Amino acid sequence: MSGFSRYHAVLELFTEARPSWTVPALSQSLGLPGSTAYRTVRELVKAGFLEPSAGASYRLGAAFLIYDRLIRLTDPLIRAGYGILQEAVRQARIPCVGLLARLHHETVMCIAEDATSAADFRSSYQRGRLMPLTKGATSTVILAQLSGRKLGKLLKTVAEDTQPLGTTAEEFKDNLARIRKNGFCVSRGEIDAGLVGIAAPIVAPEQGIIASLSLVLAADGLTDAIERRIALLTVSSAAFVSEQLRLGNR
Amino acid sequence: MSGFSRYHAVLELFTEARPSWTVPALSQSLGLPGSTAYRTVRELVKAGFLEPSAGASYRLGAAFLIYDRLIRLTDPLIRAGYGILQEAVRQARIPCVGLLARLHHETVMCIAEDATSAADFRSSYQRGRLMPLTKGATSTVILAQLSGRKLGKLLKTVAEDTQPLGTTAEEFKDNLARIRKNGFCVSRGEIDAGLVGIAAPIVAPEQGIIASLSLVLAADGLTDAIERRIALLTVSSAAFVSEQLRLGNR
DNA sequence: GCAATAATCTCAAAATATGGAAATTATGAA
DNA sequence: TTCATAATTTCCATATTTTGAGATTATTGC
Repeated sequence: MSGFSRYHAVLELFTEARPSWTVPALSQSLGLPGSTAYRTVRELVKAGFLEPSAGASYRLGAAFLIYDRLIRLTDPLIRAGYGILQEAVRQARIPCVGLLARLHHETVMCIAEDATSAADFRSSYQRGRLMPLTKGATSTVILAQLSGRKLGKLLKTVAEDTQPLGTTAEEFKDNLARIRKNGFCVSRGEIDAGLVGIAAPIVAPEQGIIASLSLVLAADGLTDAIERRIALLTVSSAAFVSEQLRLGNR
Repeated sequence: MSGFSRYHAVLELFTEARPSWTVPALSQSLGLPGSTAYRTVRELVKAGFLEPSAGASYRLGAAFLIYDRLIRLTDPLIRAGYGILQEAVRQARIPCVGLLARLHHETVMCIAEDATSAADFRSSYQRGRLMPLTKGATSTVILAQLSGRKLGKLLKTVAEDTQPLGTTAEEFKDNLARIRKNGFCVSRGEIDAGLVGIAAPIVAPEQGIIASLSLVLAADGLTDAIERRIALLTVSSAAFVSEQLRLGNR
């Protein structure tokens, strides 16, 4: 273990289940000698990635809040899309959750969320949570935007078995082509039982952005008419975000 | 430059003014040879701290969103305090902004914010923004909780000139002692002109948490009666957060 | 397909990290 | 405050790792 991997390995120890570590515990867990562990932690503390907490334990540091804020302030998609997302959630006129998700390198990640105060359900997704690449309207509609080259490369890095979109490569590509033609995608209970996701693509090639705007609704009581209306709202909102991204680029 | 500092130096280039860098630009800016710069960036990309963006440029990566979410989910203060903060903002019954701030190692940082929808002003502070150590009720009330030892150490690392709390060390300590006795602190326009901050301390020694809950109001139209009411609300909300922290600790 | 640019690879020299043990500093209870 | 205990840093000879210039290979846009 050397280079950045040492530091990364230390940071990766901090999880939801164990958000606080002492240096001896960490050193044992990684098989590092004490002096090396202390040195590594000291460097991470100095940079704000870790910070001393109660007792002799350490937690993830303020640097993550600072960088997260920086991303919120500078990410073109968040800047262009968050207001429009909130507006869409309001215009839905039924309890719903809105999501902005994005192809980040090789994963789809939720980067913004909003909900009507009346929504008594939550999508599994929150800002900062990775989404499966081949499940749910939010991700699927993103996959459908990829050119053959990129799609192939992306799917190669992912487990092949999780593909509700088709058993053969042909069927898979046909399904994605149909979704691209439709301009939106609906998924029912693929991620959360009892919830329906309706997603439309956001694309700004000059900025390397491939993303989606989705509205998540309770399946219960959802009529075809409402679904159609929400699909239109999703598509037009997503298109508006794409448009704003292009304008902002000038 | 060696150890973590190389990686940190690369990450520090990414700012609000320049959130996107190419490897040649970055390599020139840091005076690194190309091969070293590419290697460093590659490692950061692999760990998710940077990611390729449009063209041949790189941006801050998804890792920051992931770690930020982890902090939101696990930080005892955010878990215990965010709901109470929202409640306090609602109970204020006048337009206001609520903040939760915390002594992070050697800085005070805003870690959560909420505002009434009617608030037509914003505090300068947002989650992830550092606050000056000796200005504003939010920070001052935190300083007032520190024991002599820690306070001295903390102030040694900070520029000495920014102390509206007193010219001599004696006066300074007296002021902090008075604030601690009062149980809250009010500042007028110290941070944002035309705004008044009212802050109360949150303390949970067993968890190493020294923090504050503040409500920020427009100075215009603020009567003594309202101010007194909001101070009581702030103090009781902060006390409740402290209580919840102690309970959660068991 | 081709040209231009981005990214990776190679390898010997040299700086830097490593880790065991000793010294120092912080912490918390009396 | 003062002391006992634990946490953290320092030391330093050794060896592993990084370093960087140039050559080579991918990518990308036209």
